[in-house]
Amino acid sequence: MPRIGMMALRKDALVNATIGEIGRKGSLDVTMGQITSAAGVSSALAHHYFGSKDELFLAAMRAILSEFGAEARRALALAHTPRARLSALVQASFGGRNFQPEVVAAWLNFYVLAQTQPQAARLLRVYQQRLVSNLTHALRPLCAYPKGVARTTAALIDGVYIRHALTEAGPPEPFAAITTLEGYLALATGHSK
Amino acid sequence: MPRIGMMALRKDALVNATIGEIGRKGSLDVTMGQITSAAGVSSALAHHYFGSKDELFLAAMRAILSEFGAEARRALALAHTPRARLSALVQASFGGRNFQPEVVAAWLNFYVLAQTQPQAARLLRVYQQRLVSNLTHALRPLCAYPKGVARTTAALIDGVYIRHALTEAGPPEPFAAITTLEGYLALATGHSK
DNA sequence: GTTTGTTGATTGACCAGTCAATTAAAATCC
DNA sequence: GGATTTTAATTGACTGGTCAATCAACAAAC
Repeated sequence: MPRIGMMALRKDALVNATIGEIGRKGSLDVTMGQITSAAGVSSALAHHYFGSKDELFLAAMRAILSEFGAEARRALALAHTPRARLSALVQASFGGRNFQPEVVAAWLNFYVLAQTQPQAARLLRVYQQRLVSNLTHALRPLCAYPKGVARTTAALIDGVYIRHALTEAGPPEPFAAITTLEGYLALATGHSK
Repeated sequence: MPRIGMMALRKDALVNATIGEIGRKGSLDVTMGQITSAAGVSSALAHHYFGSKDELFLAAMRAILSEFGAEARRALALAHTPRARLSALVQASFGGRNFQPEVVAAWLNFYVLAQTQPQAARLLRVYQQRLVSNLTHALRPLCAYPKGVARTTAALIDGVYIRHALTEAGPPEPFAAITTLEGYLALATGHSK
């Protein structure tokens, strides 16, 4: 039943299924068959639209990254002081879909993928640079060494993220994560939220 | 040429080859063939000694964890004040073989393994609890909320670790990592090193 | 009748784990 | 001390299964 415009729909479904299956399984060892049947299509279709498994993985990664970027921009737009911008970035990291267990698990696996796939490494680096740069900008009026604090903050976000991925099966518990980050930021800037 | 006592030798070689290959490839997608030929034996031998690939992976993980534990104990024994004990734990995390690129990469992959392998998850949890407990103990006389600071410190260590795994191919650069951690600890305890 | 969407069947490669067989050291016996 | 029996160490060859990727073909909209 080829209605036109299926392409976008199917691509979306496949990307979501990819994130979902990687998250569910907690590993990149997911077969095209598992992904495609989760998306309700044949495995041949995924190859038709994406060309290869690697491309599909990269598309999934891009989806997560751009969703995070969108959330960050949304939160930043509502914040009108540097201190509020900091909290907005933290909120974006641990809020919404970014902190859903499947997304966290997928995220961790993309870190691993980045060790082999140059493209994945590039994507991750772009995300990291953007985060550090946003943090630095917000921190500049708040402390003496904004860049160092920004880097520490970014590392702390990753660390909390990855630890969350491990404390298995718990429902998303953003509160503790945000508290940890806010605690550090209060210390580093001398300004509480 | 069956001299007796080969077992220990071969097991060691296989475990080291496992860490090396996982680190080199940056992924758990390593075949028994690759590992065993790196160790200079046939693939059948690995099965003979370890029974399965999973067991071999777990043995490799245990090796890394226990090496870290040993280094931590060594460093702690030389430290006689709480503040020095903190620095000792940081030093152990980023010093010696624990910060060799291949070990860092293997470590990251064991995090992923822990999402599927219950045994791997248990090992990792034990390590984490021990680290947090050690940190908490050292922090108790130094700040008001030792447990919270300990947890943050542990997360920060992981975050710095994982970020190091990504900035590809660089030689181990423990100095920056340690500086980051010491910076946070100075902030949190009010005591510089 | 051409484009778009879709699939079942197939292929070619790869790989974990098994097994039967081989070697030679070590232990036991005479 | 020589013969023989046990036992540790080791491997090549094989198997059963899995999976990514391909392709030829079909269906329906336009």
